[in-house]
Amino acid sequence: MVSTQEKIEKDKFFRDLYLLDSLDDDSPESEVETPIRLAAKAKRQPDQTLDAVQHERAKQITTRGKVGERRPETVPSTVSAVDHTLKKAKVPLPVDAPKKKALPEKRKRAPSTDRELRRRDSEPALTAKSAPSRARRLKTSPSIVVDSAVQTTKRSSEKRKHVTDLSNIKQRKHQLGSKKLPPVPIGEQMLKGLLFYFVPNNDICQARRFRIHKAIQYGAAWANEWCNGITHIIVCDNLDVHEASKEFACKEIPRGPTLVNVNWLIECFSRRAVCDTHWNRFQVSGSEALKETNKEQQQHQSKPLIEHEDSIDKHAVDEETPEGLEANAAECALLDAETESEDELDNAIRDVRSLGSLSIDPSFDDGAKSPGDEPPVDQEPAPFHGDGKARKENAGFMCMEKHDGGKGDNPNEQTIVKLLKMADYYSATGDQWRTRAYRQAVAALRKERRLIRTKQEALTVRGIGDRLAEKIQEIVSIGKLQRLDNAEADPRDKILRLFMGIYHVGFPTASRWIAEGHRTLEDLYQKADLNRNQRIGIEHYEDFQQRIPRAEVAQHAAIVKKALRAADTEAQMIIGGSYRRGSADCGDIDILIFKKDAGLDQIRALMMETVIPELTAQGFLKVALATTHHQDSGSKWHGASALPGSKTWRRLDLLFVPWAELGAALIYFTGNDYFNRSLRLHASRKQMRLNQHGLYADVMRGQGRERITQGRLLEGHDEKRIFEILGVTYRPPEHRNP
DNA sequence: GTTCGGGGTAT
DNA sequence: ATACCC
DNA sequence: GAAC
Ligand SMILES: O=c1ccn([C@H]2C[C@H](O)[C@@H](COP(=O)(O)OP(=O)(O)OP(=O)(O)O)O2)c(=O)[nH]1
Ligand SMILES: [Mg+2]
Repeated sequence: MVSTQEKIEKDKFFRDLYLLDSLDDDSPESEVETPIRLAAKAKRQPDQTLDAVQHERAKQITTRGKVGERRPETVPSTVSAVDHTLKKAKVPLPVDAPKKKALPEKRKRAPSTDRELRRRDSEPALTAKSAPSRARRLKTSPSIVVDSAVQTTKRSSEKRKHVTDLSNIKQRKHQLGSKKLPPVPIGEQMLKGLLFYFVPNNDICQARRFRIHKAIQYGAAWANEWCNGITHIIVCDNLDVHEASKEFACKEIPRGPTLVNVNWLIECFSRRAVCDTHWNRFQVSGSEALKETNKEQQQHQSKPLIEHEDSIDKHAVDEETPEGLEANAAECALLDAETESEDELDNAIRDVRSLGSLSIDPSFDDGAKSPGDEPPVDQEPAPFHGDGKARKENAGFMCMEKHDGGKGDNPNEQTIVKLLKMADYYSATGDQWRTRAYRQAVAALRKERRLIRTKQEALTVRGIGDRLAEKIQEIVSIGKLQRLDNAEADPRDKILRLFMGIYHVGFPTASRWIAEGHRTLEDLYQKADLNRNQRIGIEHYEDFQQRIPRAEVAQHAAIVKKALRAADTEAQMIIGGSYRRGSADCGDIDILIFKKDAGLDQIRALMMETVIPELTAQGFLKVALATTHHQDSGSKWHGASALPGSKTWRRLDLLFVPWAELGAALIYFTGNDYFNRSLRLHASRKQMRLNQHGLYADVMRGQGRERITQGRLLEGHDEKRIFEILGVTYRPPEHRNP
């Protein structure tokens, strides 16, 4: 049932997508013609529809799991849905009112949307990967948009958030009105000499105002009212020709100026060049060739948190005096970097010193991963029923429980694997919340020690509702999930996943590229417009896709440590991320850099002025992917490194941490992501706020959860103390793998 | 019907 | 403001 | 997709 329906929708989506690209590219493309492309072409022929929108979806995939890694086989995801929804949405489009925000963008990005737009089922699929954290990429983002009509509609319903409603609260904060763009870049005024007339011709909507200003920055002129010399009529809000014509006194769109939709302008911005206006994606709905519109949207989003039940009230485990804490912290540094993994690091250091050989003993998986170790149960407080009240308050927080990644024996393993695949599938679909729900269900299942076989049994587990319960029953009874198989069988999503696997490429960008006709990494490298990070991402696609053996992480850390100590003998570091959680392999190398009693400025200066230049000179650091250029702000260096003699680049993240914020930074950088979200949500429910700098109290939130007050710092230096204040039993890093 | 973490950088 | 990332 |  569902599947059939889904399939239909999915097929429609792709059909439209391909049609779009066939229209779009008229150009000669290319040389490549992969089988996929050919297939697509064949498909397209039949009809053409198109619309301005494209389907775009939203979000991203799973995370880091990058596609390649396990093979992405699956999934098509893309879009989906929503056709119907979209269509109808159009209705409301009032011509006159400039809606607030909505913009008509074209295909690509429009801010809109958010959350719930989507409809119910969609189709994409994803692959799987199961790692626990893969879902991160989705966070919040908005994605595409499509027709603004839809968006508009939705938005209005959105209430307070004006604007986009991204799930990110913070984004809402900035209201944009005040921001002014920096003056024009240099010779980048590619729009110089052009005179634009917008429809609707006003700057009431923030998005439109923003674009108008941006166009001006790039050299264009804006005609407040109709006049001679207008070179382009830019139609926003996804208005169609008929609607747009009402904006003119004569009720007709003047001939002469080129008529395009906002997508054209957006693309000009992104390409920094005046694009050809003839593409279908730039045409206004209803104008000649185009007819129909489809749209889609989606969302995207990101990670969820987890939650569970358990109640626990608080108690903190040990208490530590300040000194103890400091000592502890210092010790930790050593421990983590040295003691804890002493062997590893020592070996690594030795190796590095001697030659950089890698052998070593990569062993140690000791920690958490190995299958035997996790004792089950344990738990701290009594899990169940506590007093109703305590239970209620803490219900559902994964951070309250031990999550060691489930060591081997879970009877629900099969179910878990399938559900994780579904989570991945949805992440590619752009539905961050659905992804979060699946992940939470998985976390809940991992704690179960009995096999959940029927829907009834499943429903008793917190985090599993009706729909997941049915799916679980299906998995247990027939051993598979029809929906997942459908998704995985569809090869079309592979390209999307391939593209999203590129570092710094998310759902909106991957979708756009597909719509533009790109089908392989070579296409992208040669023809797409890539930013610097994306170019590096493609050049090192394989490198960044691979997981890094734990022993190698230690070797990279040893090199950093050596340079750090050479610069300042008192500086310290701790390897965080999945390494600290005991993983046998890591997606990247995460290191916290700090020094007793030192502030951020001191650490930053040490790193930016001495250590990093030195490591770069050595040839260890290869490129900086994201670093602050401002010297007075910024707390991290994100780039790539490679061991001497190795050609494989690894992503390296260095976090500069003030001594006073070490505990909060450790929590943040140790993760995993869902654990952090769970802990932070828990804090916010207690009127507190937890971030990488510390735990704050008395945070006042206005409507919409928007923070009004920063709050009063409760603790930042001591990791255990933060747990204690939050009333969460301390969990060692190995148990933070929800 | 609302909420689902909080923040950084690059463009 | 958006996109992508931690 | 689930909880409230
Ligand atoms: O969306 C995210 C991603 C990461 N983090 C934190 C937790 C995480 O542990 C740390 C380092 O990020 P990274 O991406 O390196 O994750 P990881 O947990 O180290 O996993 P991996 O093995 O993929 O590196 O940053 C978040 O808070 N939110
Ligand atoms: Mg990591």
